[in-house]
This record gives sequence, structure tokens and C-alpha cells, in this order.
Amino acid sequence: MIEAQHAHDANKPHTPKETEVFLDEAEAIAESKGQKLTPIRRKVLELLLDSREPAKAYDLLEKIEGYGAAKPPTIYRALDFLQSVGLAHKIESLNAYVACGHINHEHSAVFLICDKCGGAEELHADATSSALGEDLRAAGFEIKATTIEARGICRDCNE
Amino acid sequence: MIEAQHAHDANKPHTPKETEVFLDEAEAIAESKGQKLTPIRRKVLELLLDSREPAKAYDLLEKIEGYGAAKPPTIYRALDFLQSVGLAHKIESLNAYVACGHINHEHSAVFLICDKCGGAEELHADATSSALGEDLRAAGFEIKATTIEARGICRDCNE
DNA sequence: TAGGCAGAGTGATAGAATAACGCTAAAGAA
DNA sequence: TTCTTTAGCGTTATTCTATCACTCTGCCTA
Repeated sequence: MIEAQHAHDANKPHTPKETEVFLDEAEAIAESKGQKLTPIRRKVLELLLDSREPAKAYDLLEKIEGYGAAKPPTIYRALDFLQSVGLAHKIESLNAYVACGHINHEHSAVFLICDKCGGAEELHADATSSALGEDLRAAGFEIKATTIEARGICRDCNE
Repeated sequence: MIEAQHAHDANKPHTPKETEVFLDEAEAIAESKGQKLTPIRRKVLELLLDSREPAKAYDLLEKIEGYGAAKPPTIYRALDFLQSVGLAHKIESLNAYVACGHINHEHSAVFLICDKCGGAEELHADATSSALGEDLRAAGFEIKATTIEARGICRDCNE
């Protein structure tokens, strides 16, 4: 098992150094799953990490441009890959993407989306997850994946 | 308070009669909020009720056609209205819409989306809702709305 | 009656995502 | 090594989802 206990806090800006460390961890994680973090995938993940807010696919498209004018499928393929190995999430209610802040957790994450600052915090909400699992089992539903998102005002914006 | 305890089960097909009764209830609900269930809004709600699966906006567009060729804004305005008065929900992970099956609940609904039959059951998951409220309070987050959706296989399809 | 406004029509466009194809280069088999 | 396969990416086009900006109408109210 790869140890990817990374230093940075997903909700704070990070230094270039931290980002690079994280990207190297991500590469190791991908390889531990027999997958490759190609330059494009790495670049997209880097953009997600650098973004203070959930990133839209077409914004990534523009930002990656200096790199070699990317077209939509390029971005979407990279995003699909990152999601498939657990390095990124899609926030359905925003049609936007974030780097995963909790590598190594078999998580069903909860996202707290602040309507004021536009940020999205990834919360590891154990009570919610287990309650949901319970409610769904009771309903006879076999879970494959869950999406939990909350809109509101975050702690910082409420001060 | 209007009593809108309606007879039909949201996950079973309903008779035209049931649909009409429900639409009349819906009209009363809208009016109790100082809003009007105009013919277009009523028609869109009717289409949602008649649909066995979550309905896509552009499918509604086609179905409403005999009615007077509608354009996208017409549908989206009707859907926005229905959501605003709690008569419909958007399922974010499908970009599709359903009539609300639990009128009169101040609910944060949970949707169980079956990958096999394509249906979406609206579940009143109390344990989950309160756990989520708890987790979010603990995180200092002020909730305005929540989206909870599960993908998987429903009870019926598992038999 | 005049004014204001919500609702709806309409054409255009923005934004999100995928289809379908071909090319290349690296990995695996012979 | 050489052949074969396949994953990844480039490219064009298209589909699907949603909103903008403007107009018109009919209702309510002053």
C-alpha cells in the first residue's frame, strides 16, 4: 500500500513545492493501480490543485492552452482518468471538478459548496455516510456510488 | 396549511384520474404560496408525473410539442418554477427532472437511481438527513440546500 | 385609463460532454 | 528483434444542456 499521507490542506492555497510533492504521490498512486499519470493528466491535476475553486472543464481547457492547444476530449479524458483512480471528483451541482483532498480513503465524500466564496470543501462525513448506507440497505437498494453535496455558507465566510 | 396527502405512489404508474387529482392539489399548493400553476407549468408537471423515469428537459420539449412548439426557455422556466415551489426536483447526476413525490414534507430528499431500470425513487431518509445536518453543523457550515443521490440497483431489479 | 409587471414567445448563443475517426508510441508476445 | 496489440492523444463534428436578451401580451392596480 502506497503511503500518500500528503502534507497540504486541500482548502488552503499550496506552495509550488507542495503541489509537486502531491503530484509525485499521485503518480505513485496511479502506478500502484497499474495506471500512468501522463503529462496531460498530471497537468490537469496540477491545475485542479492550483485552483481555489472547483474548476470547469472549459476553464481548464484555456489554462492548459500554453501547453498545446487542448480540445474538449483531451480534458474530459484526463478528468475521467483522474476520477477513475480517485484523484479527482466531479461536483455534479456545479459541473465542476476538484482534486481529491483525501487520497487513500475509500471515501464517499461530502462536498460543502460555499455560495459566497465559491469554494468547495471536501468533508469526510462518517456519520452521514454510514446513515446513508443504512437507509439504503433498509430500502433494499444496492449502492454503487453516492453523491452528497451541500450548498450554503462556509465557516470562514460566516465570520 | 393545505392538505396534499396524495394517493398515488410516486414509483408506480398512475391512472389519468390520479394524475389529475394530483395536479389539482399542486395547483392549490402553488396558490397557497401566492403562485400560479399556469397551463404550461401544469402541462410540464403532468409530463413529469407520467414519466416512469426522470425526464430530460429536451424530451419534455418534444412531448409538449403537440401543445404549441415550445422552446428551451419555456421548459426551463416551468421547471424552475416547479422546483421553486417544491413540486419537482432536479437530479443533478442525470441532468433530469422528477415530480416531487413527497409534497408537504420539508424534505431534503434522497434519490435512488437504478442503473438497470433507469428509475429514480425518492426516499425520505431521516437518518441520513439528520446525520448530514449534524456533520455540517460540526464543520461550521450553514446549509441552504442539499443534494443526495445514490447510484446502484433497486430492490425490484435485484429480484 | 395608464402604468407596471409576471408570464410566455423567439432567435441567438453559451456551456458541457461525447462520437467517431485516425495516428503514434510503448508494452507484450513470438 | 520484429510483429502485434492497445492505450493515449489529436481532431472534427455533433449532441445535449442551459441561458441571454429582447419582445409581446394580458392582467392587476393605481
